[in-house]
Amino acid sequence: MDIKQTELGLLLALNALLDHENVSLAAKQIGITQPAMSAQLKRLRDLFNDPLLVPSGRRLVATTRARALQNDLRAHLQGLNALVRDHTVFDPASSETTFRLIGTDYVHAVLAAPVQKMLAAEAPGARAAFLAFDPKTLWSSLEAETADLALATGMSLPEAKRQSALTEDFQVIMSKTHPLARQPMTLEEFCAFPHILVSPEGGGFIGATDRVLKETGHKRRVAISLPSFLLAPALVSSSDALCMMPTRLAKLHEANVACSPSPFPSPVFDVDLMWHPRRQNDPAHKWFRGQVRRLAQGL
Amino acid sequence: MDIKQTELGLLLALNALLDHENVSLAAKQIGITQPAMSAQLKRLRDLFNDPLLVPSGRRLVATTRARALQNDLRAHLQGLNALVRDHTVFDPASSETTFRLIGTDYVHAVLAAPVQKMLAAEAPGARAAFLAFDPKTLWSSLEAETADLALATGMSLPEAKRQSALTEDFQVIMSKTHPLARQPMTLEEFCAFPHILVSPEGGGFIGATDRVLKETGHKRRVAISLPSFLLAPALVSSSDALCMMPTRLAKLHEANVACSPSPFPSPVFDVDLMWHPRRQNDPAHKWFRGQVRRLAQGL
DNA sequence: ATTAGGTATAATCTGAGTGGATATAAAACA
DNA sequence: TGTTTTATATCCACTCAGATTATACCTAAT
Repeated sequence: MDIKQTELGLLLALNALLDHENVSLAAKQIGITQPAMSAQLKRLRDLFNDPLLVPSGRRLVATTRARALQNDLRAHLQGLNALVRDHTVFDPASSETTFRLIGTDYVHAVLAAPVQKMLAAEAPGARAAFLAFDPKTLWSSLEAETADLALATGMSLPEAKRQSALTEDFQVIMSKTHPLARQPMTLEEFCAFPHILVSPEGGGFIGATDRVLKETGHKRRVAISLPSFLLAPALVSSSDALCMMPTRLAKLHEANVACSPSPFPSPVFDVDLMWHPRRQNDPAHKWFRGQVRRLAQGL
Repeated sequence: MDIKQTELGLLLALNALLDHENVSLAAKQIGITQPAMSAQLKRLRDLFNDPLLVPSGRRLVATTRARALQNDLRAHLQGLNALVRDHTVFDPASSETTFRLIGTDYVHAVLAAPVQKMLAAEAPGARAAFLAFDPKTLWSSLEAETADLALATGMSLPEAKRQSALTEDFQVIMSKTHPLARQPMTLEEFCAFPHILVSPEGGGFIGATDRVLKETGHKRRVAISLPSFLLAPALVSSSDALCMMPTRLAKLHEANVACSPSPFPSPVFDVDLMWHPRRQNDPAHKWFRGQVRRLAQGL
């Protein structure tokens, strides 16, 4: 074991450099200035006797030798990182961590406020960032630690740790002046009005509700497809359309829209907490996901 | 990955501290002074919020938490160490490495001079250290990298890399004035004189030669048992005793003792180079073991 | 040409290590 | 019981590697 302390530091820099192929960004990542990183790169080139990153136009691209280092390098650095994280006590009151949470707009809408309030009370120096949910990049975000936690439904991420957070069903929202606003509606009434459907993937006109209706021989007309639940209340208020909305989210808009129980057994969905197994023993992570779960279950 | 460069350096220090449970030795290992290491220990205690090493009398002993870190810590640091070693070019002419080679006195006797000469010519800044062979600690020495290479016979180290270096047989040495010194001796003459036997383990009076003799119905009298071949020439010179000595070693003493072929088919032994698989791709190690093998085969 | 996006160099500044010494504490010795 | 030995922690003045700020210098795109 003849590696020097300074060389270890250089390896951390190299890892950042390989991640970005960009000196300035790598510098920002590890919290030093660009010239300092440039100097570290020079020392790295000396150490390995290899340019490591060569200019190609105005980009830098990694050499073969540098690429060969990348995987092991990252693995061992992550290992050491996890080591200190897992054995460092976490004190919410003094923490300045940023917790990054991936979720759908539904999740953001129902959890952003409680999380914000919780942090203000328990960890005033910490911050939360809510990131958009994208099933294609979810795992890589957790893997690369650009996000700490995800709240999602029905995702199968075999490598992720998972914990159930809440179960949700739907209610019907409509304009406060809607003819059906006063008392519970019948299934026939429900089907008689135009509907707004929320399809996060965009452009869909058939949802869980339509599948349930079909089983009972009914049918509704979906007039508009929106990419987010957050757009529905405004639209509902200015038309006679109905919209099936997750109950907790509907309750948040009670001031602006009328809210009525589903005239048929509502579809339900489970929202799971998911995270990278690497974070399993990270005290800060343990604390945060515990808080989020508690908040979700208290909704 | 929010670990800082300075923290990585501290981990290297922690590793050394856990290895030695001694600030001064740990400091020496990583090449800083005792006050500097004491300061790093303080920073480590801060980082982990744990004393890590607590005084017990005048020793330091690791806390449970520190112990829990040790294995992963060492593994990842060794991984990073291997990473830079394996991708660093080795230039014999400018190297200041110390190569540590484990071998029996026989190995030392026949190889020390050639290795020394080779280094002087090819790697004048490098040094070689010859360490005593101890079958009980051989593997742990390679594992802990207190030695780089071993030359031994018939050791079975399942995890070690191995390469055959040379095959050796025996000749008979005796005083220059010995009655048998002039011409090849017969087996009967061989058995008529007292013998010196070398038993590295100490105190043995039966060796490979005795087993071979027994098969042909002969027998010799072992008058003295020595722990090292290096002691035999002096003893032989001042008596009429004979000694079976590895041929290459015998040749080294030709100026002082007479040397005669074995009057029966000599036992032979193979000497293998052995090293830790972790060093397999280390350029410096590759170079050195290649040189040693070349020297051994040229003997 | 000029600008935008990036890296490297130059001149200073700073923080951690050094050498050298001391305070302190426990163990070993007498 | 006191004295010596062994070891860690702390102090100081000094040095130096590596940080910073500011600037020069590339290259591609406009």
